[in-house]
Amino acid sequence: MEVYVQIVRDAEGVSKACEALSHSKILGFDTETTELDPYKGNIRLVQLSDGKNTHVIDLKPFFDSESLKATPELQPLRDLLSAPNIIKVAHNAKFDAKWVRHHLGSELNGIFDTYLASQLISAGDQDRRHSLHDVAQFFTGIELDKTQQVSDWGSNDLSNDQIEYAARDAAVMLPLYDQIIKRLIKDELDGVASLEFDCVMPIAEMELNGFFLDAERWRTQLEKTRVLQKKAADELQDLLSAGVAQATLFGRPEINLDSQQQVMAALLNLGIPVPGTTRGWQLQPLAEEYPVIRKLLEYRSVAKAISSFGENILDFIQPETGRLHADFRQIGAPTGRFSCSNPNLQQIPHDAAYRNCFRAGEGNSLIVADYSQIELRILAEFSEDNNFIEAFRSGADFHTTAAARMFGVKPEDITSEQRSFAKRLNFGIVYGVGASRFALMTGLSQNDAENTMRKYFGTFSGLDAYLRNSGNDVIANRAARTASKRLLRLRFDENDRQQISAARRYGVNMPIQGTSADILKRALRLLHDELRETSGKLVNIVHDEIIVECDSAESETVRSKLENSMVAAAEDFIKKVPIKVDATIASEWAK
DNA sequence: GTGAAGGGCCAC
DNA sequence: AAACGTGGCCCTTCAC
Repeated sequence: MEVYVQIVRDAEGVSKACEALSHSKILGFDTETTELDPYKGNIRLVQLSDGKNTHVIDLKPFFDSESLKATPELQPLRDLLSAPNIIKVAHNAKFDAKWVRHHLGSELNGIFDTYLASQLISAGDQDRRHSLHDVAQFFTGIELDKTQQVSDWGSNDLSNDQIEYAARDAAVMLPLYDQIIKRLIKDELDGVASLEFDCVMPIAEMELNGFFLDAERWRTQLEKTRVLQKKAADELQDLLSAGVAQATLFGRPEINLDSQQQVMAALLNLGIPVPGTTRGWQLQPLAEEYPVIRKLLEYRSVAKAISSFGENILDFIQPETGRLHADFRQIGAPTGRFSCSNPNLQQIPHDAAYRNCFRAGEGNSLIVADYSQIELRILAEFSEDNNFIEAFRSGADFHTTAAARMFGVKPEDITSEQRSFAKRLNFGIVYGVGASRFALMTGLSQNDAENTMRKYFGTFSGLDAYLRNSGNDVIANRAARTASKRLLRLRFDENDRQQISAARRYGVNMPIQGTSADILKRALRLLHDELRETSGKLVNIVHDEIIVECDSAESETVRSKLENSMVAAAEDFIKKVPIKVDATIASEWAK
């Protein structure tokens, strides 16, 4: 691969380079930055390649070293990067988009992301790596030397090695694009690829926006939990050592309550028939009979609150903004779901004591919107079960309607217990629950659980047929797809019944969970375009929920834009079943 | 001391 | 009959 490098260091060079580049439909694109966090460092190089020439633009001369504000002379570059009709091929474009957004003040549009494309093509194969080095090697055979990646990009004079490295990373994007686009089309993944690419800019902005966490409230809540933990720990120690004779002589032998081994040994010592594991749902049936089990579960719950949702989350508050800027992985799971870390804003306890600490800034409001039972609606759409679809069309409470059909009584005569059975079954069905697990979670006998499930599938026979057929297809094709044609390939040993049933459950669940992810991603793009001229800023997403912060004066406008975007996105995929979105204006993240 | 694995539990 | 899907974070344990 020969690379013709042109270094640009002045305003005239920028406008000439951008003029020349603007005649291309597709450009290889990359940036080099002085840090990994756009709030901590600056963007140094922008590299753009049209396949013949690679322009390496040194931005150092264009930034005021004090304010880090770019000069107006970079306008041609902004125009080029934000032009949606000129494709920018980049690897992990979210990274570059954040720097361009924050330091150049421009959106990155026309994104083609080779990182996301590689993930889509690998279709859930966990063995495949997706670094630029590995992706370039896999699709083009080109071997990239990445040793300069971590070099000092802040120094006054960049070395020739650095310039060449920077240029090559942009230049390689074009041959890579040629190979990847062919493969996307062959695998019918070009549609879902567009869905993903359109979602990059919204996510980049969300990470820059951050989510405000009120540290004072958090600490107040934490203090209360600490008191509870101390009390629970004390009482649990007492109960666990009750059977030990020496306890009275030398005081209580201390047990490490966080050690499964020690806790399990102590429980056995008390003569409690603990199952193989001490997982909560396994212990639950024993809680009624043994106070020590109840106390253990109580202790676990507060201990979790202290460890996972304690002081540590406050360390993630960025001093520059006073907010949490978590990392979102756009294809975090093979189903297409997002994952989130540092901190994981998708696993904050539902309890208002925690969620109320996440609030809008001064003069702002939060708009909290979530899809109502989106996975069940997707299942209704896929199964084409008339009773299932009708239950949603009626607009009545879905779990009650399902219970009424199951138990053959009028909806108004459904008891809360019956509704609860239907509700837990509705959720379990999506994951492929079996009778024994259903029995365990409801307390029904195995026999009653089987009968209840039989009734359920008798009522929704179309659903039953769909789940069976879908499972058979998954095993026959060793693959599953969502509504956007996102692909998951399944690997299993056809002689291993456990592997087959696991693959079946996974493959049946994936199109449902994955279509929900498709819908959310579509919604994020529609929303991004709707919010551009408003004060609304995306601050968090949790699988079927979107949270936007905006000026309180604009909250009703933004609320309706958010609701409309979410409904419209779902209607792109779901045609037979009505979509319901609950969008509320609040000062805190609570429902 | 560090890192991986296993168990457990939070979210949807 | 057949162990309910996806993630991340915390803790302990154990190997190096």
